[in-house]
This record gives sequence, C-alpha cells and structure tokens, in this order.
Amino acid sequence: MGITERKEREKEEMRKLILQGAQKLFLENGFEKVSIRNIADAIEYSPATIYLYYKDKNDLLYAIHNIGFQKMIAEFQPALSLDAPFDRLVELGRRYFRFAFENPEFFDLMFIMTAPIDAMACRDDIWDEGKAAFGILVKCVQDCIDTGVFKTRDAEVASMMIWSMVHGNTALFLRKRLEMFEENRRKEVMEEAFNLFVETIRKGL
Amino acid sequence: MGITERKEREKEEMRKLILQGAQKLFLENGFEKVSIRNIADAIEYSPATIYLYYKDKNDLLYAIHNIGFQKMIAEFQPALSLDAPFDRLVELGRRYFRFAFENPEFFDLMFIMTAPIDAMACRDDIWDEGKAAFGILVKCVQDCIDTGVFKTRDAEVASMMIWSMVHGNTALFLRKRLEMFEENRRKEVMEEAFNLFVETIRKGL
DNA sequence: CTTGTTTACTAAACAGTGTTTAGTAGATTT
DNA sequence: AAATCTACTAAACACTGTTTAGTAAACAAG
Repeated sequence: MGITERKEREKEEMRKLILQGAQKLFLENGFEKVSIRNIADAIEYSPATIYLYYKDKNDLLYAIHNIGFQKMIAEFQPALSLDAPFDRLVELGRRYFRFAFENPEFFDLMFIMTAPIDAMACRDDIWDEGKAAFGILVKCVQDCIDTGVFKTRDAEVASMMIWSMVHGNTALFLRKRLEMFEENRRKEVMEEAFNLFVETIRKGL
Repeated sequence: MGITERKEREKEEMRKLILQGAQKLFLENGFEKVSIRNIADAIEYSPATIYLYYKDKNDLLYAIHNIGFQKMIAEFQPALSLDAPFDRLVELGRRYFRFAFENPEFFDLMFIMTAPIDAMACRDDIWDEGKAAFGILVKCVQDCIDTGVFKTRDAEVASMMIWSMVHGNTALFLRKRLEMFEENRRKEVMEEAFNLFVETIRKGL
C-alpha cells in the first residue's frame, strides 16, 4: 500500500512547510508581530489549513521551541570536548548567554514565554529536550564533583544553582532590566558578575 | 482659581479610578485576559475614555508596574532591620522569591514582560523604582564588604551576581521551566539551590 | 468507466483585540 | 444669552486566533 505511505509523507512535508514558514517569520519579526494569517500568506495557503496540521498557535510555538533546543544542544557540544570539567562548565555558561544573545526569539520561547508550555499539557515525552539540555549541565557538575573540584555532594542542586545564576543574568539583560547601568557598562557588569560567580564557586562550592 | 484646581484633582482621581480598575482585573485574571474594554466596563466608562488618561495599554501597564515596585520595596523593609548584614541579604533573597510567588502578575510586569518597558522609552525619571530596589541590595552587599563578610571590592558587581541567581531561580520556577523535577521536589530543589548559593557566597565571596 | 466516499483545502464568519475619529451633551466663560 | 471649551462616547478601522460549512479533486468499489 504505497499510497497511504505517500499521503503520510506528504502530510509530514506539509507540517514542515508550515513550520519553516512560521520559523522564518518568527525569527525575523518577533513573535508578537506574526499572526496565523501572515504564516498562511507566506506559504500561500489559507489560515484554516494550518489548523489541519497544528492544533493551535501554541502548538506551532511548541514545535519551534523544540527546534531551538536542538540548536542550543548542538552549540553546547564544542564545550564538552574541553579537558577540565570546570572549564567545560564555564564554557557552557558562556554559550548559554551567547545563544540567548544571538537567538533572542528562540530563547524567549524556550525559557521565558508561557505559550509553548501551555501547548504541552498532559503529554510527557515532551520535556525530553529540556531534560537533555539540563542533563548536559548535571553531568558536567558531576564530573567536577568526581574530580574533587567541588565539595558539594548533590550535582542536581548545584546545577540548579548554576543554571539559575546564568539564566537570571541572561534574562534580566534580554528583558531590559539592567537599564540602571549605563548602556556601555551593561554588558561589562554582566560579564564581571559571571566571572565573579565562576571564581566564587571555584573556591567555595 | 479654585476651579482649575478642582479639574486637576478630578483628572487625577479619574486616572486613579482607571488604574485601580485595571489593577484589580489584572491581578485577578492575569494580563493576557484583560482588555481595555474589560477595564472600561468595570469602571463603567467607554473604552475611548481610558485613552484620554493613558497613552496606551503599555502606559497603563507601566503605571501598575510602578505600584508593584512600591509594594515590593515595602515588603523588603523588615529584612533591613536585621542586625547582621549577611542575614539582611539572605532575608532579601527570600522576600524576593516570596513576593514573586504571592504576586506573580506584579512580578511578571516588573521583571519579565517587555510591555511596561516599551512605555518608558525616552523618559529618564522612570527607572527610579527599579534603581531604588537595586540600591537596597547594593547597600546591603556594601555592608557585607565593610564588615569583612565579603572580600570582593565591587558591591555593584556582587549585587548583580546575587540578583541574577535569585531572579533566575524565581523566573525559571514561575515560567514552569523546572518540570524536569517531580512536582513535589520542585520547590525543595529551588530552596536547596538557594541555600547552597548562600553557603557558597558566605565562604567564598 | 461510473459510481460513492474520502481527503485536502478554503471562504466566510465569529468573537474578540488595541486604537482613532468624529460628534455630542453639559459645564464654563464671555 | 451666546459662545467656547471640556469630558465623554458611538462607531469605525484594522487587526487577531479559531471554527464552520462547503467545494473541488483524489481515491476506492462495483
């Protein structure tokens, strides 16, 4: 029955077409400014067609959110080839921020907006990407513990602490909450705060 | 000329009426779900009237955002009466999270959403609240430095680091990004991460 | 090859959104 | 009493996400 297989394949291709159109518009214009009608126009289909392939707008955002996680995890890889576990950790932190800075719309979707999260109610397989990304961090921290760099015993808790710091730094900057610093000093203060954090946990964690 | 003064007063009262109606609805139903028309209905005026007192929706959100800062600063006060500077710092952190947990809509507006920030383009007096709140933290950190609890020299950078950790912790939780932890463990992990951070900076900052 | 059925798609409508425009009662001034 | 000004609103504009009803084309069965 090659016919149902072809249909299946065409359906999958259509999903991809919509996703790519949506992604392009989202990354170009930001989220708030992209509507279902825009996406439909871009791929030359009617708005209603999109609803045959995605439950709603959040479902579409969730799909893009996943692409973002794949991209981020890919960009994490080079950091993992560093020799010293602590160096790996620091490089992961820097890459987290760089990813956010270069892909603010992805970052929004992955860590700030609630929309894609709303789309994944009930389903469980759905946290795989987030888990994988966090898993990379936990493994790195565990290596630091195992090689005696850190004295803490709980890698998960330590990871949570580290992620919080790096994420907070990043999110406050991206959401323009550091305007109390002069524009030219802003990134410097962030960098110094990160470095201070690195030195503090190197000595005391 | 008591008449122009009365008009002035009435204008101010109308601004307050709108603001209170808006605030009530926002805190009750969340932001996404409150429209200008809802607010207009609640205070029994037409939607257009609101635009005679506030430039646009963002302007209104900015006004509420300010109320949030006043509330938060007020809730910070008791922490400042503690004797040891380090205890003050820890208590500030706990109160930051508690405020966010108990007033998620305010917290969103104050630290996550971009809408109120967009409303304050150009104007400068406008960062006063944010500056004041951050100032409380910096003073506290400076006290820690002065009493020899911290060895770092730069209170601003250290404050930025501390704020980042506490904010990151809070924001990730509020935006449901900790679903990789089982529901009952979630707050526990956060708490432990915070405590670990506190111990780490007590020893090594 | 002609039926009948299923599939893929869309035009139009629904119920909302933020915001602007034009116009009207009533208070204030002359 | 007439003219002006103020405070307000009805209605419209240009959007939004989503659903419904209906249509052409592709397919399956006789």
